[in-house]
Amino acid sequence: MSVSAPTFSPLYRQIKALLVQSLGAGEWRPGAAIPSETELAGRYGVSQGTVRKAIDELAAEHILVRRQGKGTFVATHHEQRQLFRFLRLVPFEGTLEYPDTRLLECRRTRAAADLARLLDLKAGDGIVYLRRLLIFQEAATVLDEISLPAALFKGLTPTKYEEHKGSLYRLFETEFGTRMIRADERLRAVAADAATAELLTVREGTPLLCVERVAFTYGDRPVEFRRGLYRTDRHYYKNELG
Amino acid sequence: MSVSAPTFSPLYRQIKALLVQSLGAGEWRPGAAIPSETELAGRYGVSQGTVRKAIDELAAEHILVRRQGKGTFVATHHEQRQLFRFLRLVPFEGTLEYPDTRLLECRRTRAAADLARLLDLKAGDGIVYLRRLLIFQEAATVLDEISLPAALFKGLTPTKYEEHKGSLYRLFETEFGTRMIRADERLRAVAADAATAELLTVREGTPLLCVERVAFTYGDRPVEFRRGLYRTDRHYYKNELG
DNA sequence: AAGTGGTCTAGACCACTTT
DNA sequence: AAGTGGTCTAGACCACTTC
Repeated sequence: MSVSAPTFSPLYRQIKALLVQSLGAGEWRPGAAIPSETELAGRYGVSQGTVRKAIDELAAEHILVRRQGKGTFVATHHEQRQLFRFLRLVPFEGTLEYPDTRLLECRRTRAAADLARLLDLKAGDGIVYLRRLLIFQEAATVLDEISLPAALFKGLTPTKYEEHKGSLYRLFETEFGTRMIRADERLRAVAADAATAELLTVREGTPLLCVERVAFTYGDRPVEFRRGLYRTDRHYYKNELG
Repeated sequence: MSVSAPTFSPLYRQIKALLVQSLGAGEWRPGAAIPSETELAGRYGVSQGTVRKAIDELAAEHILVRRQGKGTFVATHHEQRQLFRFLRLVPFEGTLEYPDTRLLECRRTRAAADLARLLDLKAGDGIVYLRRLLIFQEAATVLDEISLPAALFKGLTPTKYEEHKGSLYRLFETEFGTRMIRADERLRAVAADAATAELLTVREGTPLLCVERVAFTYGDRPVEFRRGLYRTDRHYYKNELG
């Protein structure tokens, strides 16, 4: 076998690691097809079944998507199914619609110590900071603060944001080559302060759902910190415990 | 012209369905070993690989647990790993400890229309209703209201509850043969009313995390409705978006 | 040594998509 | 017809547990 991975693990995991490595290096772009199982088997000198098991795990993690008869594709945020993996808000009544957004702020700043720790940076490293509202059916519902490593998102401007009226993660993926794979969230209930209350058109002190998120790209590298304040009078946060 | 084909499912899914059926019927109790892959293969007249794939999926759903060299076992809530699958509260500081509980109420009642709908019952069907506090490090943190179909949990008394100082789901599994497999949760932020505030030792109006849960047993049968009110000043609700 | 799950292989055939 | 992923089989060998 032509495989030499640093750690000892089953063959199919070594293949999986090689695939993730190629994905992280941008060898195959989101939405594109990766080589067929038989071709990969030949390339790595293993059987098709072993490649298959590697791809099985990547598909289970939503990193790859299989389509019978067509091939295996790099997952992308440009799919309806993926859209709400990272936005768990569901209306109590009616159907879910994708929100409008209003950008409030977009500037460069520097990472404080706690943010630097979360994003695996040094204190003082450059940060792109966004603030925005998500508006469902004319109702401002979410106030988001988003911090990104400036090194990865250098050209992120209000113009770029506005051009890309849709998911931020689509923008990140197409314009900056950074795809979000998974995220950790911490939820708690907080009271709206005066400034937040005005933006969300609620009374000061109204209970809000505070959602703090660290999002990760290939190889579990943290690349986004986000704090969202959610009105939960018309929507709830949906979670499935499996 | 072809008429729509009858629902076809691959062999390994049929095997999986048979296994779930046996599990739901109590043929193998939680914690017990199921027959070996080779024995099941013989019983169902398929290859070991096909049985293996069925078990793979059940293991991924935490319904079965494999232990190399020993066998495959029915998952049980009597495992540390499983304990916090259904209790997502994590302290901001320090390590997670299992809470004490204080039972406030335990009585029989009848299902209102909305509860009946959630639990797939008829309005007026018997319900066992519990109310309790979860207490972390001397601090009352969660106020739970729990509704269960009386048909399944007939002998649930305060005595039974107190005997079983631990997870409720352990009690359900060992005493009533009903094992919780997965749950859907709806989260929102609410203000504490006077009665709740007193129980959780917070001021009236304090923002609380409201967590509504429907839990399911084998075959996606809903068997519990729960509404929890969480203080989130010392704990947060942890979620992983995969 | 025997039994269990875990990995890897090779080949056959099926279902779906495209040419 | 050719290429892709999806299923199923049979057999070999490995790693772990128990006797």
